[in-house]
Amino acid sequence: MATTNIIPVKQGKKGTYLDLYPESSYDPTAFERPTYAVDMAIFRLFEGQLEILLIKRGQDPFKGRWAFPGGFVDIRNRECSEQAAVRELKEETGVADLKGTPTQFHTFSDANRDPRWYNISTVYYYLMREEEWTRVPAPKEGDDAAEVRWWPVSKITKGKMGFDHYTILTLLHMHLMANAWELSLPFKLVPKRSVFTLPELHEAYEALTSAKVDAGNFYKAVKKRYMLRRCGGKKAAGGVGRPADYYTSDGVRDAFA
Amino acid sequence: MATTNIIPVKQGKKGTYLDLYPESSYDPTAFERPTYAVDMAIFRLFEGQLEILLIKRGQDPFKGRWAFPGGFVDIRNRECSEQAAVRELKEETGVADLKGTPTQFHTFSDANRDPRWYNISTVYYYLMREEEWTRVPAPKEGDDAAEVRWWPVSKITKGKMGFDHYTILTLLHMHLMANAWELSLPFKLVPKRSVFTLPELHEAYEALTSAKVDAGNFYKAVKKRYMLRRCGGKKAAGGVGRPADYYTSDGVRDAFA
DNA sequence: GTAATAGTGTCTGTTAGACAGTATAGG
DNA sequence: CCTATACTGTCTAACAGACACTATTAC
Repeated sequence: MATTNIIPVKQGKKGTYLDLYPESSYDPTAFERPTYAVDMAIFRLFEGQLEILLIKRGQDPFKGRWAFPGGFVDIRNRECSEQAAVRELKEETGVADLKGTPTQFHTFSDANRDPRWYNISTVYYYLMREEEWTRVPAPKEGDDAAEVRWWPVSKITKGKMGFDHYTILTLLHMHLMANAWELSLPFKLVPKRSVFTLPELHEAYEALTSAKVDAGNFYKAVKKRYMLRRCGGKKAAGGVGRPADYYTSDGVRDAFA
Repeated sequence: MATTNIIPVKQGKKGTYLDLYPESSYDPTAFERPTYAVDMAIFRLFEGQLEILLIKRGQDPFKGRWAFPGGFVDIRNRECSEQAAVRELKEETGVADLKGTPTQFHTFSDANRDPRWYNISTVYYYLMREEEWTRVPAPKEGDDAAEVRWWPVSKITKGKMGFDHYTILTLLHMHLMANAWELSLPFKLVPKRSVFTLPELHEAYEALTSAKVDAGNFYKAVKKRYMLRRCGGKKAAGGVGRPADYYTSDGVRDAFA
């Protein structure tokens, strides 16, 4: 048996991969292979602020610092990176059954991004709706021992995170700010998928962009752009002031999954 | 010596990576590692058409089909993926000394994208200016034996390309069409970096978006948005009709590198 | 002069933003 | 009534697109 541990695709049929293409002029074992990891950046909207789900590292390197949920892709079982991101999220935070698919942001491959060995990471992000929060531990104020918690993005500093995750978070946050409108991101933060209120969308937009936007103008713009239609009912009272109407978006209902 | 061939970062100092973190609860060698490759999509504007630089595969799999230049990242020498994309481009096509940096598009990690083993690829793209074409063989009509040549993007069909490269090209082409204006892509296709004419930009824009755009309106828009300034001189005569003025963009001169 | 390409002016409908005004809830 | 929040109307300046018009070259 070769010393390689690369898995041949058709192992039972033709033998190891070297047998499959004996005339291949190059041999993948001649190249070192990196470890391949994924990171998952889960965002939510909480009390008007954009928050991110982080885990506290229990061991070196960067013991005690915070990091994205993530881990190695299970190559042996032919897992793709997106599946790995979902699986690692569940294993490390208990969050399962995402309603939509995470979006690939970028792949980081600097040789020194992990102090131990050459590791590359593909970073995914996902904007989580309120009804998906259930499995995530609530943040406890001042409880540093919590291993998993939401952090307001605005409160995270460079020294708080391990590896290059602060840099990644900054790049990702800039991406969200710049593309909130084009990528329809407010819809992905708002509860109940296709039924929502205009103030909810407005709050999500402001949280994503860190900018103040005139509510009335925003309502008009979003109604026109997404062909929103009032769908009956009002947000249950209890708050102060006039309750908001519910809206739906027929045409692009599934585009916000 | 361990059976792993992962390179410890501080080899001479403390030994192998396992010695560095003996209490680590996880061991990267417990995970299979993928081969890690890059693909480079080089575009140019030629006779009003968007073209891409492809190589013809000389061996299986997909012998005789066309593919992006690319290859394995040299992990052993701590090369990052962007460096690898530039190096492989040079090795496979002779194109060297890119004036700007390639842009990362996406990382593909489906287990079956390479029929031989689990391979992931990070795809980069680069829009090439006319003065960088010199090392690239000119296309020969009907010469199927050429190993490296430019192909008009519009003439590429699914069966012509190997691996999943046609899918990748389609996704990438859609990305370029959708973001030509926002990403200032026409500037990256146009000769001489910061000195250009408005018709050149217009032609580049139409080639990128596959759409007809009123030239006059485009001139006005681009001059305003990029604060273009007429910088003297006119395009050398020889063509028919009025020669175009040269423009420059002070404020964002280096943004188009 | 004509032909061809480069660039400007003008008109019109749309949009973005500021901000005033109206609507509907609780108290 | 009041306050607070949810909208809607109105005005204006900017913008986009259609298209007519002028400008500069070759011949």
